[in-house]
Amino acid sequence: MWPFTENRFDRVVAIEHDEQRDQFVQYKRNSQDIIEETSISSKHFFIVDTLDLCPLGSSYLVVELVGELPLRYLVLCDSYRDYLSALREAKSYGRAKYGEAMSDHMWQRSPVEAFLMRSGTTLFTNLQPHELKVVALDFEMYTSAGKHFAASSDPMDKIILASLADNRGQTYLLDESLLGEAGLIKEVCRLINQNDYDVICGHNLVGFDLPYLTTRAQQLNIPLCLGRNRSVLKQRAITRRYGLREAPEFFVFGRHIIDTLPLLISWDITKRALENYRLKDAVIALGISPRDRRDFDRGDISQMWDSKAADLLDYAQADALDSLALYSFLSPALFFQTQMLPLTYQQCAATGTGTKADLSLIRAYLQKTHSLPLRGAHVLGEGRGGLTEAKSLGWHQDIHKADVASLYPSICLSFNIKPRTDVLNAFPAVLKVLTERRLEAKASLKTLPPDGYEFKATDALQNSLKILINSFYGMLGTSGLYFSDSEASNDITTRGQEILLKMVDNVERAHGKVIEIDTDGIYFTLPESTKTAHAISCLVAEELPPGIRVDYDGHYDYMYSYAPKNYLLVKNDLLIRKGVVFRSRRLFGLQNDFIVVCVDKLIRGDSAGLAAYYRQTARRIRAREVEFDSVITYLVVDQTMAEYEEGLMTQGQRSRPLDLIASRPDRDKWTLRSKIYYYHAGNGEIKLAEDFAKDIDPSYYLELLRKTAEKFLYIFSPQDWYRIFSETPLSDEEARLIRPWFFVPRQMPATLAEYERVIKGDFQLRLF
DNA sequence: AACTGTGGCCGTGGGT
DNA sequence: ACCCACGGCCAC
Repeated sequence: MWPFTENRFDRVVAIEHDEQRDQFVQYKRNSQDIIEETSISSKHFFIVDTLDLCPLGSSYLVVELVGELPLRYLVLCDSYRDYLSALREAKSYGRAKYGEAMSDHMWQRSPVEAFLMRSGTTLFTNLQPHELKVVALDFEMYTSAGKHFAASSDPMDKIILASLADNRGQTYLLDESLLGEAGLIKEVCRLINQNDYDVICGHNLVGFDLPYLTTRAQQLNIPLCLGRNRSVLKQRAITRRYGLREAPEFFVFGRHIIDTLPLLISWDITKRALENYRLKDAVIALGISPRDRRDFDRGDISQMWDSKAADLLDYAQADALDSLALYSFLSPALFFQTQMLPLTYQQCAATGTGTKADLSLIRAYLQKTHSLPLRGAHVLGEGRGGLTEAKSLGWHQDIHKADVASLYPSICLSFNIKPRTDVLNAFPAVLKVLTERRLEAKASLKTLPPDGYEFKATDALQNSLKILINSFYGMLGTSGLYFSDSEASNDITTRGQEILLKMVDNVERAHGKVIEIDTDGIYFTLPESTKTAHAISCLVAEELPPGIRVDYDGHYDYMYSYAPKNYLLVKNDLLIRKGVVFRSRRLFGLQNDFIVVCVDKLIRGDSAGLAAYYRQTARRIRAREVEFDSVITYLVVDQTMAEYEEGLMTQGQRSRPLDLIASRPDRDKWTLRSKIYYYHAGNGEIKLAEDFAKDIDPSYYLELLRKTAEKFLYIFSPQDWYRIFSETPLSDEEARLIRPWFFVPRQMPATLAEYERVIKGDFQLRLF
């Protein structure tokens, strides 16, 4: 089973360390949906690299680990008290000996993680995601008049509603006007304990609801007994980065706290499907909203409360149901990672992927009582990455895409690349098992009905495996992990570059034209379009090293290549945009529209329509006949006003949008990670979007339009480009004669620099 | 305290 | 007018 673990701890939903009794408590959800509790005694340990760091005394046992790696002295402690004092001692010796680098000479995790590591168990074995008992929690606060946000320190800002929804179909709505605020808080605790939930989830739970609840409970002097052993909600003040802000970490004994907001943000980093991360917008965008709901501004809540509007109750209930839906959508990958790793569910959500790969290697070593490498010892200098090149700019037709399946993991396995410290060959062994598991999951996907529950779960499993597998490469180049090795990392990328170049060579030898390459994939055209997908992938894969598999990854009708990592694809009249130039969040509506229209006209060969569109847009800008969305952009607030003003003094770095809000009385409206929407008004001034009065600066937006048109530099000859994208009238007849190069293939004669000179009006060029 | 990586384009704001 | 460093956002 290695590196996975035996199922000794079947259906365990939580393991905690009870500090008072110094015992590990295990909660198991049996097949009757009842929780069984077991206490287990276990010793505590950490590992150091020299006897100098080991404490003296009879309550400690120093075990020398096998093998030649430097972290070799395991300090085993009889009790938690002994462990804490031993650790303190070791750290103080360590600081004296190594200074700042002290922590690189130790290995230490929390008691529960160390316990999972040593016992070789994980949570959630033989459970499915839906078997966990989950409650979504949402509070509505009363905001006193004139304020934008509730402040828990303000006695007027009380909790007025608590809404709970669980995944067994129960909902609860607690009303302050009936229960009183203290009664409401107590009832929340009672319900959580009575129903004995494994997971407490919510949207921005850690950033808002829990801090708020804690403060209100303190003021009302109510203990928040949410733990399975009736212990109170604990808060660790230090803080992990929560989005951009620092938030405390919360713990409930025996339960996991899962906040859907950070999960949603990380999900969207790759998917780019969301406009914002508000709960109701997200569930609608994802198509998982449990039911239709009336929509209104959060600012109205207090007003509705004052007027006792019944809608508010619906609203609050819907929030909890939405949170639960979002949790169900986002959490399965996390669930399956928890099945594989010596981490709790909650820790799994907060831990980076590199650490997870590292931990799985450390577990393999400790299971053989083998010594460990020092932390970050083999990372130096800058790493080398993937190969990227836009080999042929402009329009192309009938494009193929091929890529290597799991390039870096395949290279690791094929060329036996691993960290030099990995004497037990755990890196390839773990990687191999994970890869095989993923292939199994992917294979069984094909046999499952795509709408069913099992399909979703299996898909989540293979996806979480993919993330873990990929992080084995990323781990190597990271300082601060135990099995990192930048030399191995560079070996992998070098091989990757060689493989990509060989693929390019294969296409060119078949008289194909390579358009764009990036890391593990290649876009190209071939002389004949009749080849099958299989034949094409074989062609690309010729003479590649064994173990490297090339997949045919699609056919596109058109492709426009502008720059490395920046291109457009058209398939069945569907436009796919890649790169910051064509799909940045920061694009103005004006630019988005231009890109879409431009491609559409080009595909239809409608040069006259394109010229007309450009002139019309320019005319509207001059006349200030613009839509709000066309001219608005934003800046994400990434520092507090105080930090900004501090920065102004020390570095003098100005930001016009921040200047704009700095002097406003309502400047607290913009919090960290919120956006300042603004537009360009006359004389180089910017103004807030909320003050929009169509008083835009035409020169700014004309320049913007021109710059956007420049992204389509390679569509016409330079002279024609200048005639199409110009405000100078051009008759339809003349425009019709201008054909995109794509329809009239010519030699690509110009360099980017030559184009630019032409566009800037230098007609002295002897290009043609 | 905790942390997966590199490659790339572009706008901004400061400097000369 | 040009250069440059930096941060934001994106591809893989």
